[in-house]
Amino acid sequence: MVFENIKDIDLTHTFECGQCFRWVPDGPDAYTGAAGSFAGRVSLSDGCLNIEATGGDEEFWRRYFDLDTDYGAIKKRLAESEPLIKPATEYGYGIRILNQDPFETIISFIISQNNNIPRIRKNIESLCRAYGEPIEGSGLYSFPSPEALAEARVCDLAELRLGYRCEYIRASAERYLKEGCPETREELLEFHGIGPKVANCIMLFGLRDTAAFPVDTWVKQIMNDMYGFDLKDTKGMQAFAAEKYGDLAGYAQQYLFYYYRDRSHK
DNA sequence: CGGCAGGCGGTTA
DNA sequence: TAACCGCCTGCC
Repeated sequence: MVFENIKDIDLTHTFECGQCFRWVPDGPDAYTGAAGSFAGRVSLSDGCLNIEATGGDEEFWRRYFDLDTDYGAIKKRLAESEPLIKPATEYGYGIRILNQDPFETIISFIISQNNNIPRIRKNIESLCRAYGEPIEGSGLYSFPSPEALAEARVCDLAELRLGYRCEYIRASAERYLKEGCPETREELLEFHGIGPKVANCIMLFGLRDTAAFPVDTWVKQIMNDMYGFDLKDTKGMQAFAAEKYGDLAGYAQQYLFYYYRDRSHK
């Protein structure tokens, strides 16, 4: 399917800004990967977003790529409320915050704790291969269901090299099944293995709370560099983001994160 | 070998 | 409630 005349989108910005782990580059302006139980190849040409997917209707992909949100207006509002963020919004001009499946987001960000991105990706693919279903014609696997992970044995999960996160994963899947999908930050924090940072990531990426402002080691460094916050003053950073960016704090976090992490790699 | 990576849970003062 | 510590693993 094709979505025409899409502005403010760049696949590298969107897939490499730290919000998802299952998409890999596949040619210029193209990525291949999976979202939930669908696989696909996505490419961008002349303002058209082309999606060749194994499933999912137009509404699904429109929502996944957040095509109904006006990112031009968001960048403008952010730069007006805080001029220091403008270079970051220009650098990552094509970031879009994906609407990802809540359960997939919960497990993915539990895995992300005290971990590095290459290994997070590897762990998630292992988990999908072991507990997901093959997605026909793609060579990929769906993200595992809550049922599949709740029934998993911790020692089997350990073979996937998930480390001490194994028990968090199993217990969280069980709780999700029993209690239903969490809807608030407080409910997320009751999950074993979900703390303040991971909860904010899930709120932002899985539950569409764009006011959520995940403070990770990168954001701490950024807030220290830009505003002189003490590296331990997470609460101060949260309060600053809420006051300065309000409902757009989540977008601000993504622009800042991508800008600074990318530059530090050069 | 120690340090570290997109933290968290548990213990202690 | 703030400070500290250990933690699976893999790569430096």
